[in-house]
Amino acid sequence: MKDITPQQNKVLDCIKVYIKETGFPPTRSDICKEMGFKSPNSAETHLRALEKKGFISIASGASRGISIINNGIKEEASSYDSNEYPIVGLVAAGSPTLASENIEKQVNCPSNFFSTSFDYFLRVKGLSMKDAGIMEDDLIAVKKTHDVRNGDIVIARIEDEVTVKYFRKPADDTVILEPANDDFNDIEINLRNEDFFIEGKYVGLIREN
Amino acid sequence: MKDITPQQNKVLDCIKVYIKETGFPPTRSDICKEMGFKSPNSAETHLRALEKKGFISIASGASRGISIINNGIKEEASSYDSNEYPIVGLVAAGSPTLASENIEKQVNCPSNFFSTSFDYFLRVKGLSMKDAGIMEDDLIAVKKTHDVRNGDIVIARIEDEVTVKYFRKPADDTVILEPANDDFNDIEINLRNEDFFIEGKYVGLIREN
DNA sequence: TATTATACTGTATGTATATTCAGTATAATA
DNA sequence: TATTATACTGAATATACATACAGTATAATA
Repeated sequence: MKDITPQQNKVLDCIKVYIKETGFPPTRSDICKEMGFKSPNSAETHLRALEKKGFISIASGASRGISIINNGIKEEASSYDSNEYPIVGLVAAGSPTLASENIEKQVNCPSNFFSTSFDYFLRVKGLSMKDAGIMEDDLIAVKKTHDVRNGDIVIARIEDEVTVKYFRKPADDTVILEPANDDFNDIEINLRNEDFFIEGKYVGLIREN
Repeated sequence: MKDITPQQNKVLDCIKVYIKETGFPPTRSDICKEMGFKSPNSAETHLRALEKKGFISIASGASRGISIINNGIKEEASSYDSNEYPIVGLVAAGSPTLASENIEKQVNCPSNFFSTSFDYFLRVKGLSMKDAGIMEDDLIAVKKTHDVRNGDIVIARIEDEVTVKYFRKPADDTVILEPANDDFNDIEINLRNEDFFIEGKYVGLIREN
């Protein structure tokens, strides 16, 4: 976004005040009254400059068709602690889950968004948890922990592969990972001779359409 | 504040949606387009009724001079997004969706959380959209709009009941709402003799475990 | 029963409003 | 030095828009 001039800033301010007071945007003439201009074209050129610089948008042909664009930083003090959370995509074999090459992007999300705190989002591949309402490309919020119980949905690593499944531990040396989809089979892991690791557990889900 | 009629409520809703989407209020003609009226006077009389009942104020002589009154306080017309979103729970028969008695609580969420902007969260009841990965008690982000297409998941009101389904419109006077669950049947609506209203469309989902 | 509120269509009109064109002047770039 | 951005005045105009007037029809009150 380009620099705004002091005069353009005054005009922008006066538009905001007008909206705040009346509930709808001003006409060119309204801006002139407020700013002391004698020609509607003075307002017009300022508006076009503000539009060009991305501070407002102007609907063509519509009266009062000005709307304020609010991208970037909001000066408004909203009192919640938000955080940047990484979205982890396809996990490369062998590399640690949160290595930068795995991070798709960072998203802003209030830290108390889910009742349980979490550490990152994982993008789901495949439909093995379909019946639990977890679909391809969904983002699941993962809390890094090893404390998981039977019936929890866990993010587990078997050898070099990361998977999301229901967790069950029928014996000390055995873990069973159960999909929520009849087309997939249970995975039984013998902890004595297989490389198995619990990355964390599923605490929430976000889907975008 | 006097009682609002269902039709007046639709008009009020359509004004709110217009403001949310454009950043400025609609003209009489805009309302006609959205509501399907053929005479600007249809919009005019509804506006005067809404003004009389205290839901809006109308600036005389000004184009688009409508502003929404909320608890006696004028609402700002702006595309500006607050980070507080209401969660709408079970919707009482006949009452407007966003009426305060329906709001479960307000949640903090970045306004650009989903690529499409949205207006509120709706808590899902039942499993009729199970195969689309929408489960009981999920929160779906709803964008208030009447612009829906075949295949969209919509939030619709039939008579006094609110439902979430796939939308299909095979003919001008017919709408079919399709569940994503074999245990449920399609709902066919005859627009001529049934009270049908599109509340909005599904743009995202949040689940807490 | 008469009256009022709701819910529309359809036409018409004055004016509110966006927008273009023609200038003037100054400061900042290239 | 020529060019572009800023910052205005002033006039003109097509059209976007509010709003009034004339109807029709139904349901709800008094």
